[in-house]
Amino acid sequence: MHAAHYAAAVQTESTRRSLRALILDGRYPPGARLGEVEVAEALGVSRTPVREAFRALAADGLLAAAGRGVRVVELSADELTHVYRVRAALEALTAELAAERQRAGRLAPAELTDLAELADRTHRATVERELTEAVGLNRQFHRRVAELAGNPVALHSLERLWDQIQVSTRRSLHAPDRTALVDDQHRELLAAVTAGDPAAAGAAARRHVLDTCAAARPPEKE
Amino acid sequence: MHAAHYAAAVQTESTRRSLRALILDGRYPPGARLGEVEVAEALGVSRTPVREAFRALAADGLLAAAGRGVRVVELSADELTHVYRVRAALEALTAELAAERQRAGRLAPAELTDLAELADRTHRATVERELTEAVGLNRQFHRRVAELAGNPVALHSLERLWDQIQVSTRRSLHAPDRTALVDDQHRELLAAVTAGDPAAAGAAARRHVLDTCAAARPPEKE
DNA sequence: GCTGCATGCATTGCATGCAATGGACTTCCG
DNA sequence: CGGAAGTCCATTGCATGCAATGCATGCAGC
Repeated sequence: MHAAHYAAAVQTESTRRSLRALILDGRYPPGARLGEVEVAEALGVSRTPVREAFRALAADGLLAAAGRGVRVVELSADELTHVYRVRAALEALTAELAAERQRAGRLAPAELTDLAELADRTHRATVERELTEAVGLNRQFHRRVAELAGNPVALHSLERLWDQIQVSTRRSLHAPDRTALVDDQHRELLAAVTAGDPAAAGAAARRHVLDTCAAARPPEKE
Repeated sequence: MHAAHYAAAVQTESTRRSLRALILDGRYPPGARLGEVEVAEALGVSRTPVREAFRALAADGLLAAAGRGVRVVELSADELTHVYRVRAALEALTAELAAERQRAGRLAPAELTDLAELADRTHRATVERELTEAVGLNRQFHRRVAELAGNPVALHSLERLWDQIQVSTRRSLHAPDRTALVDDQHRELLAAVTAGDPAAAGAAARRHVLDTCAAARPPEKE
């Protein structure tokens, strides 16, 4: 920790990013307990920035205080459903807003082209069973829609929810026969936004998210 | 800060709460710059817990990094509108969920009675120009609805939004002739929830929030 | 008189020491 | 042999020291 005197600044932010990436990658799995010293040594910084990164990630819903210390969130099925419900509401909002902006002529055609391309690539990656990439592309697709909505508050809230979902559904990376359905729903959303139809876009987004929620739920108790 | 060895624990959390209260009360007005040492001395703790409280409140959207140090958020009219849009979406969700639970018979009658009483008290305080109390009661009313929804994720997100709005609209504490309208809309929401009508409840909540947003906007540029 | 720069200062970011807390392990008693 | 209590240790929470950074102030030059 003496050799690192170059990066004299923002250790704390860099630590936060690294830690977030490790958690999203599953290197620190849900429920894993994290120690300050352990992480500090792994990242080559002192305990102070680690401590602050812990707090920041806890506020983002990726870490949870666990008595003495902190652990990676481990959402129960019910909690995950709650997250999905909120996500559905927010993605419905962003889809509506994006469609409104399209109707108002405030979206550049290139932006919609990009979105379409993301849908393509997501579908392709899924078909080819490139699951990790597919997850990333899928998230990009949804993020792009939220960006088109032009509401930073909604986008930020969604990033948090996506993070939580990504962590909690990491181990069940099934690409079932929902593949075709997912693609259809992406197309439907894309079409509604392109058509500048807020109601349709919102409905499509909400349905898509809720379907995803249903698919993510454990085998059910049937 | 040697005399404070009694409260040997959770300074950090206590600091966060105190600071949040001070900001919501307007003691630290929007845009005010906060120094670690200043706050540390004011609260009788060292800089470390203050630092962590700063981070936590920044994550909650109450503080914003301002180059060297931190300042109380000061939302522009546009940003505030974005916040209100998200709030409208989330309150529509919670109203729907609350109504669903009512329909499913999962709400105790006493809970709805409480809600009605909160609406009463809010209206009364507003009429009597007890603005500070009215703001608090109004928030309690909305929070109660969110609690009835039974979705902790939505509730938590809303708490953050309410905080931001409360800070940013503090100085314009006008109780215009919206008084009657606000009360009407509260009643409407309450009635829809009581009737177990999710669609009506959601619509009422959304409209109410968006109306509040319109009223909160500066004189407009007409 | 104004602008640009240099210097000094206030303030933060990070590291580390110290004390307290909580948990785990061991041991003793029933 | 099982359970409960005591003790020990790992780990965190908080305080503070030190170095670096950015800002303001003042001076000099144009």
